Amino acid sequence: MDARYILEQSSVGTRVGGADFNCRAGRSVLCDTRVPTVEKNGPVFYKLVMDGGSVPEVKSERTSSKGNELSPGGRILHDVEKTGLEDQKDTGSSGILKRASPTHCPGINGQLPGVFMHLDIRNPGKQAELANNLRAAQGRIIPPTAIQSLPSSHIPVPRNRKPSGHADKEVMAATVLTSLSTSPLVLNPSSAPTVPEPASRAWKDVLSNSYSSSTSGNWSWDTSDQSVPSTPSPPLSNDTNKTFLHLTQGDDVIEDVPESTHFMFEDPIPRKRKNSMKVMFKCLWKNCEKVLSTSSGIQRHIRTVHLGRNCDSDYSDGEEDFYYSEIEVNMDSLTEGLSSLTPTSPTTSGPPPVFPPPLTAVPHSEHINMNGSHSHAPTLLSQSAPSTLCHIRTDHAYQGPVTHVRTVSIGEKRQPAAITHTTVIKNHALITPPPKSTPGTRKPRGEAKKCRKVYGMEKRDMWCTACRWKKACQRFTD
DNA sequence: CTTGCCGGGTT
DNA sequence: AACCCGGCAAG
Repeated sequence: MDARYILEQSSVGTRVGGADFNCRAGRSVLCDTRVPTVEKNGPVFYKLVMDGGSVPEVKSERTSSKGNELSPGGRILHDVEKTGLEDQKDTGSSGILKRASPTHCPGINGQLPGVFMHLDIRNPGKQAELANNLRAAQGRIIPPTAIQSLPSSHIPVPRNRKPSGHADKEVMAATVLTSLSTSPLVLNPSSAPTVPEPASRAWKDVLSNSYSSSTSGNWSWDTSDQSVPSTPSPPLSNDTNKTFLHLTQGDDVIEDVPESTHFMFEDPIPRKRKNSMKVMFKCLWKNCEKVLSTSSGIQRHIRTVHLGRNCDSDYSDGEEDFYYSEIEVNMDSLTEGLSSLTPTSPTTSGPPPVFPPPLTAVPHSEHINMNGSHSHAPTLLSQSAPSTLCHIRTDHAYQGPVTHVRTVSIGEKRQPAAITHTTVIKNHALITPPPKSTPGTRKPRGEAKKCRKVYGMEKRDMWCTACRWKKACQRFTD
């Protein structure tokens, strides 16, 4: 798997989508359960279980980790996980999220070899960096000193970067946009969102950090006292590289990039991962799971198919925007998931429109190794811990299924439907008055059975007067 | 659909 | 105030 995705996606928040998902619904679902499996005198395998599965399953996955104690890094991830689970719980009623929460993931229990990541424990510097990245990924406020404390030599400025292709630009543009939209909140809360400079720096940081993790491939984890200077790690051993190479072959297949191995051995050019996150556009029209790779395509689809407009006409009043959401698909995970399920190689062409609807009702049997984050609850908390590989952004509140958050305190007023966080992010999202938003004084329905239920209509005379008057029951209060 | 109950009407 | 009920929202 790829650290970059975790970090990158996490840093841009969720949302969702949302989310959620979350989506909003770009709810988030989270769901990477990381179980570091430490072998004696051996490499540390870090199991990324990309699971948007149910809470119990996730929990059981974590608790069934052969009793391994979590490293400090693991604890961090645990926090992420916890938050993510809460997000998931909050978004449990989200249709998108539900569909994005497959309960059977190929990665569970290590059934998918491709999800193992080799971690190099020899480099504490990387450990610190990773830890910081993870904190950043959770949207925690990182003291500038903490960031600056990283040796500059650890900032892997990509060398010899070649002009990237169209897909790269798309991904980059999407990354920039998403980072610009969210980074000030997540990474630098004090920055005014309108000031582009911090934001751009933020996404640059995100990218560079991401590259640092993905290119060397030798993450470190603080598993023991490794008195090794925090200098850039030497290239991995051949065995390690073989392992890593083996695990990433699927990516090369889909990326259709001839060069495949050099960066893993010596050249830190972050070639491999840059294509992995593909921005897709998913039609949110009811019962339509159309996913297209371009916004214009999805708009055309919506315009013609759902809005019944002339396909020849380019006229657009922007209404289409409300019917699709932008999702980011981890092509690596997707590919790995697919390759693990089917003996045949996936097509080498770009993201086909036929790829399994990532966030929709995916049958368990064809669940792809991917996470959906929807976390459509736009709270900072939910944004802060996306830790997902598929970032979903549901752009419009009314599209996101309403999450009913159980009231905790008595008398707490019911909140209107959660607003997908990207409603804030997207400019074109009109600032509309909150829909209907009833006065909010209505009491939440109580759990207890009332007189009507207890006694029935036959014994209506046994009801309390309030019940008889169709008022709030006074006998069986909550 | 049932259930709970708010809001408002009538006595 | 006591009583009744239309209608809404949640499940």
